[in-house]
Amino acid sequence: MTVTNDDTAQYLIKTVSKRSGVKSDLVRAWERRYQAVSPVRTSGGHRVYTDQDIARLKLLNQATNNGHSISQIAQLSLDDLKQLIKNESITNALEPAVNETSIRDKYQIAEDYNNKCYAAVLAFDAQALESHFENAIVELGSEAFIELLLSPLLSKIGERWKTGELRPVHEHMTSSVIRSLTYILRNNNPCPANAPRMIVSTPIGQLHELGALLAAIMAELCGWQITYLGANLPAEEIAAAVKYTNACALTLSISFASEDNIVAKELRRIKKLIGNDVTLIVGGRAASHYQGVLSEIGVPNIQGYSHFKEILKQLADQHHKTTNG
Amino acid sequence: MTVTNDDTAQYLIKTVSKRSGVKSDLVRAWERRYQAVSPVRTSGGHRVYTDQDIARLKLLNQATNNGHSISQIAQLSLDDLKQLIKNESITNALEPAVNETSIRDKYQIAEDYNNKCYAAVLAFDAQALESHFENAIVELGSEAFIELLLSPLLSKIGERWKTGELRPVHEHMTSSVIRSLTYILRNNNPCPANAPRMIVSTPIGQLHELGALLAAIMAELCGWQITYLGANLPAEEIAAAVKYTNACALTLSISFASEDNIVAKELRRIKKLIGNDVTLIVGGRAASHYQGVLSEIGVPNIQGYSHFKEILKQLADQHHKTTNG
DNA sequence: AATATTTTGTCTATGTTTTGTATAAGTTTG
DNA sequence: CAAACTTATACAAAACATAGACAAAATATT
Repeated sequence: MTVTNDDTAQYLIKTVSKRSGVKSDLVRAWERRYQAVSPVRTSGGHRVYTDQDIARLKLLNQATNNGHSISQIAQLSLDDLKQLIKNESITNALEPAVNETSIRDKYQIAEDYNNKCYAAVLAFDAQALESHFENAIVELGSEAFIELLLSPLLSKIGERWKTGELRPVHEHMTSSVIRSLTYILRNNNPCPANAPRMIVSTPIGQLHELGALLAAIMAELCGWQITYLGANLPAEEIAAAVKYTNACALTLSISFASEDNIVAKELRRIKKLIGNDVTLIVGGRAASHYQGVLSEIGVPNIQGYSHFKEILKQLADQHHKTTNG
Repeated sequence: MTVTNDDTAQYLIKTVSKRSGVKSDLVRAWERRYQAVSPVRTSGGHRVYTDQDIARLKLLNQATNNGHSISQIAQLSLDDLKQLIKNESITNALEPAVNETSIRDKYQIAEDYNNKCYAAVLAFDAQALESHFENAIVELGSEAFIELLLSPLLSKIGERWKTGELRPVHEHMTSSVIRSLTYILRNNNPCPANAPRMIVSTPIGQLHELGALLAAIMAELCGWQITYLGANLPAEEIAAAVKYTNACALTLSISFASEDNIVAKELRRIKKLIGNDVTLIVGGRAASHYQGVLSEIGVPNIQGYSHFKEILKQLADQHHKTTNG
């Protein structure tokens, strides 16, 4: 697991000593004599160390206890030191291992995670799924996480659900995990002060919320301020939320095509209730099935990830013009 | 333009000192020397602080007690501070809490937050609600947060929903905010290796998930490994989840009493499907309405917070005996 | 093997910075 | 008016800094 490399967290020598196990005097001596660490200084001259320095000193301490001479290892890289310690515990070989991280393509990484995540969904292992997601966010970044991992994964789940490989409960579990992830994603890029507001939900009868969740996360990443309502809400409730928040857009996800015309009815009612000042966006696997109603009420059908992003951008620009101009 | 700056919460330095545990003089010194906080001023020059400032000072106090130098951490963001404390508390988890706020004060603080949170719900302000929750978790700790704030708040929302002061959509919004909070709470106390597993959901027809969410959070805090499924699931799906995860308990929340006998039927079916090896727990505002079925299938009715906790403890003990003995 | 040299951890002496607290004198608040 | 707040300054303990000394251990040389 990649530990959050806190550039922010900085320590004075006492803390470093306590945590690395190397006495303060010795830490200074190692710096003076062999440049084992290179702490920055406060304006008053006190040494300020990073987490990396602590890790380094810890390893150096271990290595010297193993019989290594400090002068010989003081300047090794962190990776080399790790290698050293590791080899020690097995054999006595002290080859300076070349530690070159293989440069893999993001697509490859995303695909790997995709398989792992899908396996976790199939095995109904929520903890594993969350852990994979967390790692993927760190490794890929929010943007690529959504575009290369989350979006394809949800499509896959949608398909497999139809074939019967997955049950509804698999989707519920996955939704639940993703919902708690929104907290990380939101904190990764805090939304700007006067961001445009948007409501995200699914109309009544539409119980699947994965599509809506994806839309909400995407929009949040594009700088929108989202109020997410979950699935299966009647037109009046959705419209009330739009009114309460003074949102300038409403996104609905439709993933299941039913032959009764409840969804069509609801869409018409929603459009009527929110009026023309609020932009209605409809996406999802089954949105095209309602092409008729959608064009009737003047709602463009979303053609996938980049199309949705483009529309969001356009609307945001429009919003800023009307509020700032 | 209401940004994160809380217009509502305003405290003078004495209150801040009491609640954060940092003496008034020191609060001023930290501001003067390191800009640790930036309170606004009254027209007469008195400092006025927000809930966020209190949370911040509380965390700074904790961090300095852990050996961090105030000058090095004073300007860290709230999230970074939380991270710092979290990483630290893993290593020295068994420290006697020096700066414990008295129980009586906690009640008062919780009540204040309760009012603010309810106001945010009423105003349909998801951002404010989340922010209040976050601050409250820092100030009260996870346990008191649930017992003194979340639990009463959800009861209040349940009541006001019946009187018509709140709409269904208010509840949806609140659920959504709380769901994303589960991430923080889960990370505050990571669950032990061989924790007993539990499924949490609501039966079909029960659309309100606040009670289920509360149950899930409580159980997680008691050391259980939870798979949360959301609301409105048919018996077969819930039973499938129990089977997949090999859970030893299933908790259902019932908050709405309906005259049709769908819930009763579902409860009987669930009991049949999961058998006697899996403990079924039923709680929620309307659970007592189904007393008949519940005693028929041998399910005790939950009598509130401490009762639920007690049952959880009992089951966990039982689980550990059967797995370790 | 005996002797010399280098490495390495620790210690001392002396001065500076950091940090919590205290005091004095004036201002705001209820 | 009293209580609580303000600023400004002062002060002392704790922590850190540098420079150099010193002895045990490791290594090299005779």
